[in-house]
Amino acid sequence: MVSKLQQSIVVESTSENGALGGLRMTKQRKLVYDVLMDERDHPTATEVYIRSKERMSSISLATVYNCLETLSAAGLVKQVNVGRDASRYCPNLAPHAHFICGKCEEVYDIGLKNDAEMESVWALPEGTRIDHLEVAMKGLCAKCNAKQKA
Amino acid sequence: MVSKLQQSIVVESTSENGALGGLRMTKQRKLVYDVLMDERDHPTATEVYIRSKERMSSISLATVYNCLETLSAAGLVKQVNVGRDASRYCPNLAPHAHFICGKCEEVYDIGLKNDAEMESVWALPEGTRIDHLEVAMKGLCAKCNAKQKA
DNA sequence: GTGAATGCAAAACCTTTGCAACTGG
DNA sequence: CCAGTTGCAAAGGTTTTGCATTCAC
Repeated sequence: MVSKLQQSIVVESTSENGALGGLRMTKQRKLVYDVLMDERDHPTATEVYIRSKERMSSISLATVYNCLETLSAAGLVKQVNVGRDASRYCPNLAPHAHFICGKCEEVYDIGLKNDAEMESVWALPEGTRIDHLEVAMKGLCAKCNAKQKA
Repeated sequence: MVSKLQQSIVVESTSENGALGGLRMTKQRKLVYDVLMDERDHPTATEVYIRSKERMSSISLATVYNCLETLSAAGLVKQVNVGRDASRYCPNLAPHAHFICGKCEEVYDIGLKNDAEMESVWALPEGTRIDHLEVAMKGLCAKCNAKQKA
């Protein structure tokens, strides 16, 4: 069976982004990627490290950081920053925002409304080039908000 | 002459947020706030510390952090986070995004298009309560982009 | 007067780095 | 084979904390 990571590389390397051609497939890199794909939540580097360590006890935290950086640069993973907290990592490549609940700490992916565009509400100066756009929201998720009111 | 900070407190304390009534006006707090209002750029805590030290050599970095935190909590100042870089601080209270140029490192405030709303493009689950929404963009500013092309 | 804020130094925290050993293509 | 990657430990930068002293109200 072809691993998800190999699939992704094939998919990606046929797109305009050729940066993945040079990605060397080490055990650690594949493991870190698989850890992210398996749960599809938003773990921090340390959490990825803990989960990885269960499957490969020799892996080091520095390597996890390394792999996450490489995967981000290759566009296979997104780095998520909400405030000053430790970065989280997310394998959802579709354009989306992140919402973190201030009570249960859960991170949610928030999609765009139909045909909406992320940058459409902003009055950007003519000639500006946007490479990254990150949207982070904080508040109470529907569940915690309902409990709060009750 | 009434200081800008005192003015702001008066303005703010008449709004629904009564949190400012209890703000004790220390020399350091006022200084940190004035430093932010004077330049209206987006300094980091360390930069605020350096500028503050010029006017009050005894002020400590911990106190600057303290004041920035207090002023943020009181809603007089916004904390700006772009990626993993050190937080920056901004006295612009209008809803806006931040754009940082990857080349010149300048931070720009980006306003909303006429009548646009920040959260209008996002498909938020029913019942979610948003307390903070932060939009951070990175790329090339018009100036650096033009130079790049040339 | 008194609770809150300051200043200092030390700690905490997340992340990066230097370098010798190893490994995937 | 060998450039690129790993693992380890140590360093880096930002932010927070503990505590005695000082200050604003």
